[in-house]
Amino acid sequence: MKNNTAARDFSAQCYRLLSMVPAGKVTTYKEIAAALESKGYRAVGNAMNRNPDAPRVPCHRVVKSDGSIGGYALGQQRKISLLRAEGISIKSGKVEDLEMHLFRFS
DNA sequence: TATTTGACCAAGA
DNA sequence: ATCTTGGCCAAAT
Repeated sequence: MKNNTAARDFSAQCYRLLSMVPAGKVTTYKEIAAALESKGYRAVGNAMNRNPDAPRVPCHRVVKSDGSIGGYALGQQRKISLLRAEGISIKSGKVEDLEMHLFRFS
């Protein structure tokens, strides 16, 4: 199994990193990709979309680099609600003080 | 195997 | 501020 390599790990790594983001904090697609030393910003989002909001991974805590909410398998609106419920302020479809709530890997 | 798609990003007009 | 263009990577078709 696993003849694959980085490719397969890529998704797994995304989930792993994301799973360590605590409630009330958020991260961005770029940050995750960067943490994996990759530039597959899109690949990150792609991985999320392909996998359900599964209880194992809080996909709703991932937003775009400019503070926009980004997409969500269950609907953007839903994602916004979840974030607000965790204490994230969202204004005009964008996260307020993104860096303040941004969880840093490393 | 090759092409297309997508929950993105940055820079240019 | 908005719109367009090019680039990036992995997964699906």
